[in-house]
Amino acid sequence: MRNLQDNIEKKRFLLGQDFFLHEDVVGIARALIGKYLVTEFDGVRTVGRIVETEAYRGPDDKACHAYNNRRTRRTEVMFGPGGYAYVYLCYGIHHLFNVVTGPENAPHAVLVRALEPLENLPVMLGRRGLLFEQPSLSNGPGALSQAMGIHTRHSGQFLCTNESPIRLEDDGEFFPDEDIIISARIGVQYAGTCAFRPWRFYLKNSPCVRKPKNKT
DNA sequence: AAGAGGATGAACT
DNA sequence: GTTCATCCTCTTG
Repeated sequence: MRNLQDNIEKKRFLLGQDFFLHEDVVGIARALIGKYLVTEFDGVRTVGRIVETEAYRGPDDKACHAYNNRRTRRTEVMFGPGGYAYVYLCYGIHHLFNVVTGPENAPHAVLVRALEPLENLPVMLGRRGLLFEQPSLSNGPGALSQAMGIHTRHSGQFLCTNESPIRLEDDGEFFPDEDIIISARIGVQYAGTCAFRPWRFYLKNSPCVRKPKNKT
């Protein structure tokens, strides 16, 4: 079992923009497992470890908002270079946080779907209206965005400086393939055969990933 | 100007 | 297992 206290002590380093500029959004989604999402708004800092992601790949992925190069005010940020936030409202209620990836005009993004909460749990609980720690604190994309204070107003925010109010960090820990489960993406059945693409990644054994039986 | 529907989560039975 | 809250974005006219 992972010891969260150990992780608090570990030195973490910013993920630079280079990390997000590659064409291979599926590979980036895989690589983001175990990285840290950090937010810092008005000096209030919260941190969680990413344990579930999904890749959405620009023009040829019917599940992606930028399918067929569909370009609207909402999706515009995906057409820029990687390293920016794409946050949109889902079902009128939930703010879903994505990291744009790829070079300019490759409208790809990685949806962050679950976190293990790590720092400043009281603030995260308060944002969620919860009284004590439980999986629903950050085990889904809408929940984690709320816990981290991420809002659609942050769409377009650059993520790759140490001053960014939202950023991603790495502590150097390596996650072997055997620790990571690959599956089809959630909630995209409207996307035809694209719905079967194995572009979802999650950390085996994490109590913060919903449903798909956490073994052990 | 209006209508449809969604990359979810919570609260039910 | 089911329902539904809730509102923005996009499409259509």
